[in-house]
Amino acid sequence: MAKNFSSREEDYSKWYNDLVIKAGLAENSAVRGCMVIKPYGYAIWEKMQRALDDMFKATGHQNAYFPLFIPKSFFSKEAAHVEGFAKECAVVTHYRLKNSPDGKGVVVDEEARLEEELIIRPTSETIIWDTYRNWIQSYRDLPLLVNQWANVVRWEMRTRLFLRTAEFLWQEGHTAHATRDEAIAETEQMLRVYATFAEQWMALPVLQGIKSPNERFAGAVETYCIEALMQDGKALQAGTSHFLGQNFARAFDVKFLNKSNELEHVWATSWGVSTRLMGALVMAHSDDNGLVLPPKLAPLQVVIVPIYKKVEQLDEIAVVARSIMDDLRARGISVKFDDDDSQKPGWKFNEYEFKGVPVRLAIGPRDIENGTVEVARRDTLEKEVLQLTDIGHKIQHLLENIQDNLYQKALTFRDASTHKADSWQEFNDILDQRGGFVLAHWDGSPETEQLIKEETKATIRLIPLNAREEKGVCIRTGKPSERRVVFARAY
RNA sequence: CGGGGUAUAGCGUAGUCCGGUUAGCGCGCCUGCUUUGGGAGCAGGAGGUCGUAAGUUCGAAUCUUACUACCCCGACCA
Repeated sequence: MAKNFSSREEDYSKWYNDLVIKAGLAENSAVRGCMVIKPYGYAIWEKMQRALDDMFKATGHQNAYFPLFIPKSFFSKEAAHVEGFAKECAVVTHYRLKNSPDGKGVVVDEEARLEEELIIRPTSETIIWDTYRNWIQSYRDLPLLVNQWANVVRWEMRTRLFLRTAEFLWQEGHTAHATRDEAIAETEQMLRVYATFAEQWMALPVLQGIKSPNERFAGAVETYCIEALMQDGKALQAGTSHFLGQNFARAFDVKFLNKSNELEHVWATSWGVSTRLMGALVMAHSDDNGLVLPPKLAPLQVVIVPIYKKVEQLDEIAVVARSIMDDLRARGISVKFDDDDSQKPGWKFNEYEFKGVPVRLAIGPRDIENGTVEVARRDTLEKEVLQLTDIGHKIQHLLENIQDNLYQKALTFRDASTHKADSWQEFNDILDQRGGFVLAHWDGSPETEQLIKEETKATIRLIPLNAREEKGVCIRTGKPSERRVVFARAY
């Protein structure tokens, strides 16, 4: 399965594509730009969902579900919003098919044209705010803290599995608040939730900050984001949290009576992460031997491979394996005993390695004799022989160790790939030779950002939260600047 | 959406330029025996309307046209 697998060095983007397909995470479908997420990939997504959903609930949010279709007229109510999404909307115009006159297949029934065309949601702000108008009358109805897990469609020109697909899965939180400060606090809180999830579950260090006006969400007052660095030195936006001000409340006429009996527009936020995180996970940790998954998100955390010649030996091994499995499962660790006789151990070693299973145990006749087990860890590919005594505890500890190691490794890589640039020459050299994050001064104008993007393909990934004041001059124009911002070439 | 490329068995491919036996090979799959501490060996076997649709021709995987999908490079974007 892993034969003919490209290395990162040879062709990073082919490596990524091969890995996603050959490890059974996803594949392209019969529909252009849309992927099929396969069971192994979906199992990882389910673990992500579970962890995030628990964090949303713990911060007081509830799940709900809004329609896939949005009346076209809703879209035009918020000017910046329609401007941002109009070019990539799928539109439903008819509701019926009929047999083709020539008898071959079916055609759209032109008589069944919709009176008002429907947009397939690229995001749900409009339908949600149209709904919230009826839910909110008083300050007592606030805050309104709702999340939905859904699919959305953005008609992308060029797609890549998980990183950019026409249809993708995500969650979108939509909250309403009585005050500006409370809405901003919510926006920042959810950004921290995302950062915590990325770091503690995905073992992925992220920068936190706000987007420049050019990169801001269509309809937002401020867009906060977490940004991660991939192994090829390109940045990837891993999550966004938007302070929407009163833009959507005004567009959809959502008002509430405050304690002084005055009518006010509510303050809004929205925030989301998508199946794009799957792409980030793959690109952050995996190597030329295949996937490397952090234990907390691995569908299977431990696999036990028996090594035997005779059936009687397998029986002996199975007894030991079952006792290890009981121990691990009692600790909440997922484990599989692969006693499939149709594949040899060597084949299984490679297979589980390719699929990124964090820990592999091998038990053979020698181990039975000595009361030992061979333990192999996926992140470093190291093997050691351990006594069976207290094995559950040792493996639990090892899994925690792997989780930490992956994070540290990614953090070390990011730190080594982050550079300051103080001249235009230096800026270009870093981008061309090393990639990574470049900390540089910018004069704050959208025009300069656009110019830099056109000349270098690098964009401002974020302006760090609580950025240290540091006087300097813009890397491109030489105009004065108050602080450094983070540039990178990005996915 | 513009430029370039690709499409032959589950996967990878030969054959296409220059039309002509039964479309070949490797991996995988099925059966049997031997094997099993890093992708096993031998023997036998199954599996193809050559991406789709038209056209040219006595004859099309091969030539022509259109369409579809995927890959690379741009523009756009989570």
